[in-house]
Amino acid sequence: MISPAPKSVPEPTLRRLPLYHRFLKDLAAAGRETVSCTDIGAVLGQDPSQIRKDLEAAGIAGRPRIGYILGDMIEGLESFLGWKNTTEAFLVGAGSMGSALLGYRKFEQCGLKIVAAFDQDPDKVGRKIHGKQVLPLIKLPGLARRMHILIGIITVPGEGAQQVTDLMVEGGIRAIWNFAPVHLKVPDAVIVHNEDLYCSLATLSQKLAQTLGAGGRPIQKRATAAVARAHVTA
Amino acid sequence: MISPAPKSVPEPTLRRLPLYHRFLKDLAAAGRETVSCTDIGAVLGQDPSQIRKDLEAAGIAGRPRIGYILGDMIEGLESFLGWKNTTEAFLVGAGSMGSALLGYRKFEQCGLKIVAAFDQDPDKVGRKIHGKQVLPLIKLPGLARRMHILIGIITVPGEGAQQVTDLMVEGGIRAIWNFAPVHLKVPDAVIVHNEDLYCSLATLSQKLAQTLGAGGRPIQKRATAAVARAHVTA
DNA sequence: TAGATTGTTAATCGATTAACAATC
DNA sequence: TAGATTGTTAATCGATTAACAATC
Repeated sequence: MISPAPKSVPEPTLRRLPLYHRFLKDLAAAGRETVSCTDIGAVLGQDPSQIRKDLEAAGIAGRPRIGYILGDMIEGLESFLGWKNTTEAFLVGAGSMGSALLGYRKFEQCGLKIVAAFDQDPDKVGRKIHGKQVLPLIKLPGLARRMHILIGIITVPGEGAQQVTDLMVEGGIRAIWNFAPVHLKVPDAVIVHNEDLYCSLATLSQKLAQTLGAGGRPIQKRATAAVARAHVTA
Repeated sequence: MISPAPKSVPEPTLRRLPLYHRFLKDLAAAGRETVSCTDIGAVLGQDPSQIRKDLEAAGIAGRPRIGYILGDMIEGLESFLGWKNTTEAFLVGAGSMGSALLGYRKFEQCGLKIVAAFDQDPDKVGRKIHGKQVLPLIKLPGLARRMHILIGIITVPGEGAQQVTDLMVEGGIRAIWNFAPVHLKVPDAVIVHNEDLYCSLATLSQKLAQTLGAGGRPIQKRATAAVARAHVTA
């Protein structure tokens, strides 16, 4: 063996750590000082063993019989998740989804600062959304390079996504958070993280279909008229 | 053995099926009539074996030497994913994320029809967003029951999410698509599908940190001034 | 026929769960 | 001390990947 193995943290673990963090903040706010994995698991509905494994992966240690010290744990999670230092990001697509993300102030507490938005539409360029400038798309590669931007967020409709991707890659962006329902082609050095709501929806409806099973009510009465009525009496 | 095993489809498979569907539609539009798993895998960057397994799980059969017939495959996917019949849904939280989702017309092609929005804010109630009425939150349980609504979408800030959940459960909703960054407490019979962007972001930043590794540029120059300049010359 | 591709079974890999000794 | 909880190893489970016979 040459190197001591990079010890990459499993993705499921990574997705759970912020969940723990959130719960711990609540506990801390309520004045608690220690927690056990059993406590966390009971509330979050997860196996205590798994939580111990996750925390170990994040380099957080507890004390037998005591549990974990809340303060240390929160600290540990934040520094492991990289929430202590900020990475700047560009967002492309100042539509409704883009605007929503620009308004998520808590991203900054998670180390992500969206510093500018871009759009092709001249009507949108020049405006400010949640305090962030909307710039012409064509300026992205140059600015990204100059500012050493590493993260790009894509919230354009599917059709434009590949073109935006190419501009991001040209600008030296290394990680793309893709909200467009398209498979993006990128060089190996660039990471794509897809947030594909249609794929997500597929799992939701199938889970629903499964729990409804044979006992369910397969055909749904269309009662759209009821909505109109409800509005009148609102 | 009593029953022939429910044969539940693995979630990763479920998430991939819409990806295949999308690619196949493109191919069909381009006039192709058959595909092999190798073709799909090459474009989507996935193992052909896995694709074969996924299609088998969806009950889609091909022909040795020929591959799969595009038309059959698209048909098969759509009916397996339940995209042929529509399920009506309520959305709560007419903020920016809620508005974005209300504007996603393609949800309807995936069997999801958002028939009404709800909000607690009197300023929002009574308005229409993307053609959908915004109703007072308090009306949700009654209407949901009357209309036999099975799916609820939560796009309120974290603080209000549990209260909204309780109303949905009261209204007989069986599946919740939760965009609020909170762990929701629900009875066993209700499914929660979390779309937690903060958890998702955690995996993105960690993947980035890993690829940058030691060779990366850890400290990012703050060049916010450059954005302002770019705007001036826009 | 020969060759490509499916269908299907086996091997591998990784994550979750269980078990239990160490320990404060 | 006794008991609760971690740390850590082992067992289980499930998904991915590989292999190969069946087949058009």
